[in-house]
Amino acid sequence: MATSRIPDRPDLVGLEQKWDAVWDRDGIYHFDTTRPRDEVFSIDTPPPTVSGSLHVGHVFSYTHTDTIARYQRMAGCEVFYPMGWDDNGLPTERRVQNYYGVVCDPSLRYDPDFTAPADAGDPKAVSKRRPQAVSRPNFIELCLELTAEDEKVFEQLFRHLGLSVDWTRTYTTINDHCRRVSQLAFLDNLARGEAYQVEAPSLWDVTFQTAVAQAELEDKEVPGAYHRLRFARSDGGEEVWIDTTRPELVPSCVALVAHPDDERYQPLFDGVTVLSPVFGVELPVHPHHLADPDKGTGIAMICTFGDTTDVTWWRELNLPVRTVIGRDGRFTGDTPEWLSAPDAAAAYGRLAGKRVAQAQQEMVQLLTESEDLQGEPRPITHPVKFFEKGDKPLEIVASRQWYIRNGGRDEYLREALVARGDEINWVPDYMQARFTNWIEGLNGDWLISRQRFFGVPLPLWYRLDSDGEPIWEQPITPRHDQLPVDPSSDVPDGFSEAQRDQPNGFVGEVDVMDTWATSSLTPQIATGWRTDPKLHAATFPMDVRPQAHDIIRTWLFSTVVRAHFDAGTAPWHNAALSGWILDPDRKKMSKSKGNVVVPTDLLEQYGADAVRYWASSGRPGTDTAFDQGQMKIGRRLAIKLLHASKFTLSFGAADAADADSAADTNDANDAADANDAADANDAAGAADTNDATDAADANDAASAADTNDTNDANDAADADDADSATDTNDAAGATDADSSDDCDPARISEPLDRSMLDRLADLVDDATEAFERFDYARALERTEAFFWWFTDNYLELVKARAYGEYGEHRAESARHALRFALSTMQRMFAPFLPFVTEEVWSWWHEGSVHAADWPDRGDRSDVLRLVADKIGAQTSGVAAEALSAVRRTKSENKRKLRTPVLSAAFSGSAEQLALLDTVIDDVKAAGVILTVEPHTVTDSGEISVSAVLEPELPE
RNA sequence: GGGCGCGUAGCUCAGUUGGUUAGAGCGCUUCCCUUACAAGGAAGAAGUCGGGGGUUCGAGUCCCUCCGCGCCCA
Repeated sequence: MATSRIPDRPDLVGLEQKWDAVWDRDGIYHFDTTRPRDEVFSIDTPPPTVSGSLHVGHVFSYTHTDTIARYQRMAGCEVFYPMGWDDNGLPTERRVQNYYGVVCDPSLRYDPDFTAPADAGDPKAVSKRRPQAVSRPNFIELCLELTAEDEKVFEQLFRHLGLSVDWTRTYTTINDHCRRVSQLAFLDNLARGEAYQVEAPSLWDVTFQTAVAQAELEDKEVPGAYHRLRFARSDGGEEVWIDTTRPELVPSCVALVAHPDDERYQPLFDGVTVLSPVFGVELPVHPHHLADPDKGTGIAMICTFGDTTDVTWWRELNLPVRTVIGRDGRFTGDTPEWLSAPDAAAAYGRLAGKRVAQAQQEMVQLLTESEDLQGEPRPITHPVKFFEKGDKPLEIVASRQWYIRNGGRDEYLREALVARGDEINWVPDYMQARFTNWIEGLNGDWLISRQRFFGVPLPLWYRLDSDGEPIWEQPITPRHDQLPVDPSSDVPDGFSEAQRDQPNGFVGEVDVMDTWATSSLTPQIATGWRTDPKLHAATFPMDVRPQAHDIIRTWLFSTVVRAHFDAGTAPWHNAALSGWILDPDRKKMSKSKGNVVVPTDLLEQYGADAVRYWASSGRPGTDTAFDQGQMKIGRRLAIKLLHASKFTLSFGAADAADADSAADTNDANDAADANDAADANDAAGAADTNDATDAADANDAASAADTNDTNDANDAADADDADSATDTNDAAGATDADSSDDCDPARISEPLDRSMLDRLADLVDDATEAFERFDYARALERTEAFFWWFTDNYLELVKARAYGEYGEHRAESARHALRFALSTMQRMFAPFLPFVTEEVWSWWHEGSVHAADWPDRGDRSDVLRLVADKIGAQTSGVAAEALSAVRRTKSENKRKLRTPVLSAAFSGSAEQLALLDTVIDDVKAAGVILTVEPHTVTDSGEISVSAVLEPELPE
């Protein structure tokens, strides 16, 4: 035992930098690509948006995943833990525009000599000039340049937090690899008929000038007003009054609609037509069950398109399209042909070119003039659909868009996707309902085309006819070896650049894909789909997708869709949903609310282990309050672990004879232990078990050694022979060294020690089972509870005996038990407190605790069982209770705990007292009891003591 | 309006298939510098388990209902 490695005053300062560097140097998180699928645990890490900043929510959920990763690694799996950065999409686009003062123009060609504007990064200078137009490929280059900087900051923070990510495996969602995968997957979807284009009404954001998907909608309550409008009957019958919040859409009205059972309007369903106010357009009246008899007058106008219900009516009632609002959110300048009557045209002329809000005012004026408006508009608030990132209500416009089937229009596909959910183990399980409900509520396919520039382009061109009009039905696709392509600058086979935009030539698709169309492929991107078949086979379907529950409908669902089409399987075996961080007022933390906490400050103030401790206390799927108090406790726990480790190791090595040189002892111990085992009563069992384990571990050892060889080769330049030699030894004998350096079960003879290990065995079972269920929080809670019991009770009880007060033989039992328990606890805390556990582990081991076996593996668990078979947990419980009773007496008498007890008489059940006798020496020592009087049997079920304390000395 | 979750000590939360007297930490009170740790330790007080009803020998736990909070959707 190299006690010199233990600092005099153990401290948390500097541990994070120190161990991050060592882990990096030794490559302990590097993925070993030679391991077969069943030994691999692969993680589909969520790529954070790098244009934003990391907040405590990230720290929270990424820590959860890391605890699982670290557990799986110790449990014998080769962990595949890559990290992606999501730099694809609107946020990055805007950041790059503002930073460099540029604007993307997809019609421009790539400029190889382009350099960023000189004033880039100077917001004042940039804002004073006009943005410079750049081609899409040049724009992407700028994005890559800027996000590369952001990614460094993110990686630094995640390293500080101690994520055991393989930092040699990172990807960015806009890089060549991701664009290639994204385009390839799309082309596959297209070839199989899962992707299609259609001219159809789609939700349109006038600010961002792009179509948006159902998953990106957000209902917002906004003020509006009911306007009651008159529709005259063509046959001169009684006029019809309807209520609408959008009177400006009267020119696009195509019909009226009422509920089929609504008696008031039955007479109108029989071919009666009405005339729209102001414009006098003749319109039919239809029955439809979606018309709400209780809303307004019970009869409504159908416009193309005012809301999504209009789309349903339009589709199901086969109505014409009469669009008046353009993609810019303004009423079209030309008078529509259905309004060509002179009066109608004149009225429409007053609306043309206006934005929606102005047009509404003008329309109300028109209706007032024609006396078709009854009374004053009645203000209401009602839910209106918005793009989640937008601040103007969505319009619905007809346009050509690309879709991927997602079950929204196909019952069989819907059922197949719902069934994929059954292949996934949901943590917590009720989250599956959100997935199922979302699919069952879909009402259209997934719109993936976006009219933006920064994103993965749809890899398509279109032929132009002799008039220069695109032939949409015949898209030209690239060869797979051309990917990634940018149709705005790349040229399809069989054409030349000169034919671009020319009659009989071609035109490039200008739309890009929705960011979810790329991020839905993270399993394919990370696992080397179509690029690294061996890696893919070893890692897909992935073991777990960790993510927040609010994006089940987007990220999780779309990933399932892609894997369903591409692989015919669910993309993962497990989905672990994390909750949110709530601020102390129980509000969700988000940037817009301005209540975010910057994690770097927390890491500085409390240390990474403490922050991780807080994060790990948040159970899967449960929203958790931000609580700095928990971080203080985590910090205290880490410090306690330092002191408890130091104290435990201070009793000397398990084998006292070789006490002073641990590194040398390891090898010797193996031999010595074999002898001891042979001598021991349970020799046969113990020896058999060990042999079996050794044989089984041969494979492990071999691959461990391989890994190290690789590392050594990498580090050859600065390698230090002594270190690599030691590493190799450890790796080769990993399992043997792990157990024999802390404990020989045959020497643990004392009831107290054996009983403590029995509790420990229960703990290991409990925590292991919890981890297997992804319940890291329970594993931590149990481990922590045991640890405090261990320090508060066991350490106190065993202290005197371990010092040798009852002879060397009984001291040996304590030392072996202490070391075994310490080793076990250090391993069990390792997933949560990676830095401090590595520090205390390094005091008495070579190699990393994070590469050590989880305590239920190999012969470690056999040692525990061996001991546990012979005694129960109750013995140590009785000892602790008796000690507690003595402490209580002293505390109640306001005396020091070291006050000697002249005599103590215990009472309790006969069973308890019998157990107490087996540990009475330990209790006497810890309680400073000089004489124990005969016990008294009671039926209270509790141990109590009647103690005579040493009289207080008069001052 | 539909789906899901939550409601347990002043605060943050455990409580596994129903089973003795409902637990932990923080906070609070008292005591103790004790030779691992005072950034510590020992002990103590504190809950009608949201309300009501039901099933059961037995309910924090299962069922019904109501109230409140949150999320997703319509």
